Amino acid sequence: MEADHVIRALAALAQEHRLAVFRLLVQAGAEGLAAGVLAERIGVPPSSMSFHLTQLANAGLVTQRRESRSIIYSADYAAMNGLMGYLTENCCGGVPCGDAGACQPDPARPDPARKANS
Amino acid sequence: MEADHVIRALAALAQEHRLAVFRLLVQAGAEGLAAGVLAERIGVPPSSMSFHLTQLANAGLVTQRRESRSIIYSADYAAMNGLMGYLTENCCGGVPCGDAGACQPDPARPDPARKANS
DNA sequence: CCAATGATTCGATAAATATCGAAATATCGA
DNA sequence: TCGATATTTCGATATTTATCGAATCATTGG
Repeated sequence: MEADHVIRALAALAQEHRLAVFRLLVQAGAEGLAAGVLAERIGVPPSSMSFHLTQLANAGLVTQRRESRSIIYSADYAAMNGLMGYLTENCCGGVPCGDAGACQPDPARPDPARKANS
Repeated sequence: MEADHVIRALAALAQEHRLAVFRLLVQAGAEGLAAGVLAERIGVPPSSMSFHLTQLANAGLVTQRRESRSIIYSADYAAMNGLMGYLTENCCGGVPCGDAGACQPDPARPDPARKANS
């Protein structure tokens, strides 16, 4: 992962609402969440959420797919993995994590249908 | 680590010059580097470097100490560690890393295959 | 004390970001 | 086709960020 790409990913996560969105998407796993659901859970108007989702997508951290009228966003674990790899390698003294530290689609989350905003 | 703190740390690293500075400081280890040296290496005027160093310090990612006329900046590995921990915990599906992934002062690149602490 | 050195603060300015309502664009069900 | 639903795009605006030279503050050596 290149520095320029890393910077865009960091900038995408360096915002209250976007970080919250990404956390929700990580919890949601491959199933993902619709833009409107995210807007409601985070508490911002749809147009604002659309702006933030564009930023996240532009940084490569999320993917989108259309499902009927909704557009479903999902976290891109590979991208997050790449970001973590860069930070570990370049900003942590190069102490890696073996192979156990890979970002994965939520190993301990049985039911993503439960809403959990705190 | 609180979300608000995490966001400031992410924002601090989400800038070309500051990311470069932090990488230099990680490489430099506990010895650190003077503000002027950083300004020269990165290629920005001292006042601009001071601005960026303030951002990094404000985010808790670097510490400073005066040494004669110079002010020496060092990477705060614990803070970076906290950031990585938060991201792993909240943005990576909660796949932890044991203690092997801790950020450390770059002791000349140790064996990458090193597993959990013995 | 004074001049030199290293760093920060202070303007002032250009650029990027975040916000949100209104309008436009898809999709579906009937 | 029509109306309802879901999302994005478009303006317009307020805020934050990045930049840099000039001035200021702190430290050292003579």
